[in-house]
Amino acid sequence: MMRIGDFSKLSRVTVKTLRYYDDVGLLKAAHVDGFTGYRYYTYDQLPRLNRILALKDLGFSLQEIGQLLNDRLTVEQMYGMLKLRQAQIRQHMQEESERLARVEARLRQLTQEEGMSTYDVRIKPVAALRVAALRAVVPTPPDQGQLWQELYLHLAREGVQPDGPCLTVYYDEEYKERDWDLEVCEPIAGDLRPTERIQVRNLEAAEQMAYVVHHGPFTTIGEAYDALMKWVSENGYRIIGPAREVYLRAAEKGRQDDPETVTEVQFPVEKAREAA
Amino acid sequence: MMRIGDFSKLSRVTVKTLRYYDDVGLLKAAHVDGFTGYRYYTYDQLPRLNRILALKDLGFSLQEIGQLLNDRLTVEQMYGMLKLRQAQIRQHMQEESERLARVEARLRQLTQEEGMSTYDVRIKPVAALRVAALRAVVPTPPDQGQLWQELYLHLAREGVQPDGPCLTVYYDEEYKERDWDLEVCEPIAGDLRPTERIQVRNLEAAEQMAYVVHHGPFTTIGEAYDALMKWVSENGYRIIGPAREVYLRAAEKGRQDDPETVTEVQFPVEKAREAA
DNA sequence: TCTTGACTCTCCCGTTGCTGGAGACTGTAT
DNA sequence: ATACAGTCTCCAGCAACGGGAGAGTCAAGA
Repeated sequence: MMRIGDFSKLSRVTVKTLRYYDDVGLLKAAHVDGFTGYRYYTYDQLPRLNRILALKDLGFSLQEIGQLLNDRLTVEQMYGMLKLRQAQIRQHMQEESERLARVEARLRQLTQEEGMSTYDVRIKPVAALRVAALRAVVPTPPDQGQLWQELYLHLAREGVQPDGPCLTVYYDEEYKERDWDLEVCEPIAGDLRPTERIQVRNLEAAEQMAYVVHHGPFTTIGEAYDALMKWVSENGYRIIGPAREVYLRAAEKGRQDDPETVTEVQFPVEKAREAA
Repeated sequence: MMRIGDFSKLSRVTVKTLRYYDDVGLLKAAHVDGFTGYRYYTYDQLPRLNRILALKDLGFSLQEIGQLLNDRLTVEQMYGMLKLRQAQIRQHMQEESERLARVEARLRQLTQEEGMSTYDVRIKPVAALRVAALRAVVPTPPDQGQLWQELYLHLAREGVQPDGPCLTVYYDEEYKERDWDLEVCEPIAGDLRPTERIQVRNLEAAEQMAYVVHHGPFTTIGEAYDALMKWVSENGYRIIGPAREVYLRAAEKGRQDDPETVTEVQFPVEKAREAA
């Protein structure tokens, strides 16, 4: 029988921690004086405490440790918990590794460019999206204005409400001077009678969508693409689908130089086998 | 100008989070209605929010992000913070990797042995320790009793108080039947007049001391050694110094089979180049 | 015009694994 | 007797929000 301070010295665990473990029931004091409230511990309790510490080293939470210690677990259950923990750690290491890659890409960028880029690229998952879509080939991107007119005219005639910001999908894999293959899309909730050119379809979901927000006139949106493509290659990703432009805040009718437009440029990506 | 819910949809950041960022000053609403308290945001604020999210992806805390965004940082300071973050992530990955190795070692052990070992091995740093020490060669470990008598007699005569649990250092690298080279040590605070055989010296610190607590008679302490050595090899460590036995709870005078003794067996170790 | 329902506001609590501090006792040594 | 070290029980705080209560606000339909 010894007091908490002695047990603390013995185990090199702080008194505070011992009291906490007592409170949460992980390691109850062997005896508590009913009058003074003093906790008393025995040498017998050292193995249990050491087991707690060892399990903590494995990364288990105190709650999990409580289960591992108190419930009579079968070997299978024990095995399951360890396997789970193993998977969690692997997952965590994966994430950290990607984080590290991003930090290093920023460092390279910083040394190259003197100052931080004005664009911040991120990855997010994007769900499938039900849209009214019109795909066509137009001479240049600004010419898609006609397509939008056609699309919205039909929506209005059918009395279908837009349901979120509109977007354009760009299908060309390489940059072209003329004849862009693109599709203008407007999310809708309900149904819509299709026409020859306008149909309702589901835009594919993307697990990893690299994106960047461009705030300014369309005329400078190339910079956003540059930043995005650079980030993608620097961070060891690969583009696996057509680009999207989501018009978070639409420009005034057809104006290409409205400085108040906000556009999100997106590329579905996946991790390349081995980053450079 | 839009309300918080619209800005939330736009940015895919929860309303709660936006309010929190407002509270902590990371992203203040562009305007707050003095009467209703409603927050209003502008499209202009989207880039800042995206920068916050991007920096969060790099693993910075909100406080650090606040610095990165608000203070006018020089490129050097920015570089320094990124370098620091890089080092932290590397460190963290290292730790996770070791954790993973420990979990996997437990898994192997579990499949081999049907049930968890009764010994829990851990690693801790051990500080240097000032001790009164007597080193000698004795036929077998139990014969160290004479050395203890000699040591304590001298301490008593000099009026020096013990200052912590006593321990024995075992210098033999291989197991021996007879003639053990060992050193009995008692931590002391003050000074002590040395004798021909007894001296005061500093036990070396060890950055990584693998240890296990044995609770039971000395006669079975071999099991603790077995478990410890097995753990060390399974987890990819290497022994780099002599073993120590710390007598957390001393046995009754010379009794080898006192079931209430508590002994901590220690080996200084380091990570081997590449674990099996 | 009233009502409904969706939105927003400000608190406050809970999360994890403790650490630090205040204020009150208790135990031991001088 | 007194000092001082040890112990007790609260309570607050960390990080980054999420959940929920209770009250007020806004836009649209009856």
